Amino acid sequence: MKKWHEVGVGEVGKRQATQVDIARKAGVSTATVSRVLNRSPLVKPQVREHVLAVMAELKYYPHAAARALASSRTYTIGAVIPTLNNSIFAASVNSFEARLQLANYTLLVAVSNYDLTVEEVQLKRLIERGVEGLLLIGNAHTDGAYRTLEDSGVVYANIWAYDRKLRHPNIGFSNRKAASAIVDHLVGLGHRRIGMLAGITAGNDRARDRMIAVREQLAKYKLQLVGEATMEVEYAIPAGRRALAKVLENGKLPTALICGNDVIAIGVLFEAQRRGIRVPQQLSITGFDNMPLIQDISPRMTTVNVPAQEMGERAATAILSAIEEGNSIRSREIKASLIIGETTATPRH
Amino acid sequence: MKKWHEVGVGEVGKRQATQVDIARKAGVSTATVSRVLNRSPLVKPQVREHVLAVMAELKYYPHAAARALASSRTYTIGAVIPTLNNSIFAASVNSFEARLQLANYTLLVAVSNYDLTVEEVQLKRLIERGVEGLLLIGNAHTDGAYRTLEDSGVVYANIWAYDRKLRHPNIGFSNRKAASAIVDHLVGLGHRRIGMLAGITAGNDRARDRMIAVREQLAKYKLQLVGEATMEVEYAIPAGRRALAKVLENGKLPTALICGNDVIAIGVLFEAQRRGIRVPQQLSITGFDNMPLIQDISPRMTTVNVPAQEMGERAATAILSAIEEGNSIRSREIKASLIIGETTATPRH
DNA sequence: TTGAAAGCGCTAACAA
DNA sequence: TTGTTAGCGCTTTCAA
Repeated sequence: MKKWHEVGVGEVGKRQATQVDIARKAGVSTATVSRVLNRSPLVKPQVREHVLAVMAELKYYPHAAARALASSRTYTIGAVIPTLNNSIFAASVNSFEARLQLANYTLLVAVSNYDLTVEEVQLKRLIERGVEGLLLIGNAHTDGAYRTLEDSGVVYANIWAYDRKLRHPNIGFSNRKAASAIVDHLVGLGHRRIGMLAGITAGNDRARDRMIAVREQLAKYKLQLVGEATMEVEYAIPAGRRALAKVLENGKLPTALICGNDVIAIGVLFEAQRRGIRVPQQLSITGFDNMPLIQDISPRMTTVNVPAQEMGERAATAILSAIEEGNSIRSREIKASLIIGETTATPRH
Repeated sequence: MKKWHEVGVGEVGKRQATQVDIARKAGVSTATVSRVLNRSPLVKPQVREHVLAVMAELKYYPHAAARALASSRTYTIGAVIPTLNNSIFAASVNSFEARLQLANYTLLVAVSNYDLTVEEVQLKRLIERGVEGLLLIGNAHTDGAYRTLEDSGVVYANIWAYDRKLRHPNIGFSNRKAASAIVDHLVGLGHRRIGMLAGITAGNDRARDRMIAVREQLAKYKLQLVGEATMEVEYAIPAGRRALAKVLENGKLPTALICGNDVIAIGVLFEAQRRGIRVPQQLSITGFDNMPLIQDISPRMTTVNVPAQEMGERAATAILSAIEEGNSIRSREIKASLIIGETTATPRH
């Protein structure tokens, strides 16, 4: 066995005090020490005080791994998210963590970089770590991922998506409904020539759902997306700029461009302004997500308000309740409302 | 003891296979199973294959807690950050995690909400969890936090700060130098009446350093901040707007406003534009951080480019090397360069 | 109200 | 090259 003074990795070892040390010094058994640690009401107040004092004196830290092994509880929750950049999901993770913290749980974070295969690997890693619950983004995960989830019996919630047809626990909004609302709004204003600069749909069911819903909703009006003004675009301002340039190269500008998210939309807006294309008179633009990014720009962007923070909080609450009360996680739809700004208007022919 | 079928919390228990199960089924000892798991070269290839097959068949997952207990290695790194919102630190955490992932380490994240007392609590929690390394933001931490770090012997790195006078391992840039460079730039342009809209300095040494350095550097030119145009402001666009309004109420507009970060700066810029104050002719504005937010706005913001991603990567590399090779973490300065944009110019009196 | 003692699943020294 | 076995630090049953 390794020797204890190798424990502190790279550190000359001051061995951490254990319950045995506490017990010995306090003249009680380790069982009593454990009871004190776990706030058992069976311990006489006098004894408890004494044990606590010894713990403080010896700078005792409970050893989480040993605890987890003995109790098969880790008080750990995992999250696998596509990215922490762009602040798209960061707000959800932030509120998720805040809620866990209150309940004395710790968060393990893994980033998949929008790669579902990587996501599956991360998922397995987190489960090995003994997470008692998991937060995932969207409903699109590999079969292997869902199988692993199933096998492990770990409680999980998919946020940023809500699809009543799927049986996965969803705590989010319907990307489809929101995208449909955008179409209704534009068509209602009189738009007929509409293009879409969607996000990259590979491995991203939110982007895909937005795209599909736009197509379906347009079909209800006997319309379809203008092919030369429709493409998949990376979530970045310059990418949005380039996309507008490409649309112009491809042919006549449509009267409206639906963008996969606000970042793309703002790129399009900036490029339009640079080229002297009047928004919304000549071109209507819609974003998605209502990111901080667009909060104070002018003209005010028409977009969809996504309840990022609320999804994080509610997911945490649901997961904790599932763990502690044994409730199963019920899907819950959170409204994502259309915010009508100044980048959309009746087209002037 | 709890019964095994209670393990899957809220789940009817299919008990996870253990090494004993694998060993029995494969007709070997648990030591061999362990060796296979840990890629020991001592196992005969034939035997290894067989054991691996059995593991797959039984869907074996190593039990991380048991492993940690037996080997006193957790392969876990912690990070305590002020917030995940605003994407200020998110980029660093993102690249930090990516690097850890490659080395098969897992990241525990805790958010302190800019509260150093909360930070200390989080720190202790993470250490209990057995993290082998820690990522912190800035050099300002409670004495208790530093003492805990010391006692635990856990390797750590402070990013987003670089101060050669402090003995803490810093992987970051000098907020002071960068702030001084802003002053040099403005004074060089001919500004004499300069105000500062700093971030909230309580519990935030980066904000504090920027403020202090501005004052000190101005002093070198026998100048000082215009009192009525100097205040602490929350990191939010509307807060920046309100700050400019307040400066105007307080008295005469200075010729330049140094902002604590880009978010504040953009609020000031927008408000100036709304009020018809010409930037930079009537008012020069400087930001800080070079956030994605300002990448494509016009006029281009004068700001400081902060190597957020690089700090995350380098910190991960340093921490991993400290853990695995036993090197101590050496402080490292990463350049934060002044980006001169179009929001600063010679003042027109 | 307390203590004794049997594990939790794994690693690693030691023996073979 | 493999097996035996003694822990790692804690929780929890059972008995007192």
